[in-house]
Amino acid sequence: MKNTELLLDIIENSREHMTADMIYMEAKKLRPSIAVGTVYRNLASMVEQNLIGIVSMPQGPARYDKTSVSHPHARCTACGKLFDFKSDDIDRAIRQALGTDECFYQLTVNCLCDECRENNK
Amino acid sequence: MKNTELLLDIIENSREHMTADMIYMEAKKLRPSIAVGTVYRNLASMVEQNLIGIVSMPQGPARYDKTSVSHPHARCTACGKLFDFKSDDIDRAIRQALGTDECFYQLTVNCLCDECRENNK
DNA sequence: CAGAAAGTGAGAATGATTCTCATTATCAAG
DNA sequence: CTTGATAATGAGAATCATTCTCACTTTCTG
Repeated sequence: MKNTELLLDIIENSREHMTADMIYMEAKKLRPSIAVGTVYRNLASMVEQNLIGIVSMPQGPARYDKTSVSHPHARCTACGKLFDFKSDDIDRAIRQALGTDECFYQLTVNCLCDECRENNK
Repeated sequence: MKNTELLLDIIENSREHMTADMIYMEAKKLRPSIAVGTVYRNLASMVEQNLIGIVSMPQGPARYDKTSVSHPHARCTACGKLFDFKSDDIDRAIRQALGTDECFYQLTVNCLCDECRENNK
């Protein structure tokens, strides 16, 4: 199994939006000799090929997404976790405003997640 | 004039979306003794106070925006420049999806800017 | 003025990511 | 199966943006 496949597998089978480092740690379990550089190199090329997506944020490292298809994310301002966020209205509005499907977008909404809202009370 | 005011002035009078470093360079012209740390410290607190906005992207440093009001940006995939991008439809869709104005969002659409599209032909 | 509190400059430290390069794996042709 | 060409890798150094530390200065408060 190639490194690319290994990494793709890890990303596709993950529940959360992993950072490069999390992916590296996971990969290391299965292939102890793998290097960080290799992870970044492969991730970058996979993003390039639209096999996966990348989401960057103000503080903290980038997160990798199992799909390269643009869709909104919600980021909890308290715990920093990233969630998928579905809205046909937003999708439609963006696609319409762009007039083309050739562009891709990154939308991150900052809110409190349910769990943190609960703890905040 | 305080440093905060100086920096705010630079940002408000700039045409483009400046990086911290660009702001620092500009500030240094007017106040040669100013340090990078001071620029970052003040920028961070201004963002905190919603005096300015910050836009982060995959490659490259964050950009600072003269308004803290959430609005879409378009980023040229060729030259990397950031442009304001107005769309009431998108604004409405996002605000509706959120159901509240308490959240803020960051939307960056990746496309070719007019100039680069021209050069690309 | 005195003492407390806040802000600053200089540069070290950190974190994320990219780069370099010698080594290793992969592949195609003889 | 060699051989040479090409691509991918591991290790770690290098880079870039940002944050932190801390001694020192400025500003505020009484």
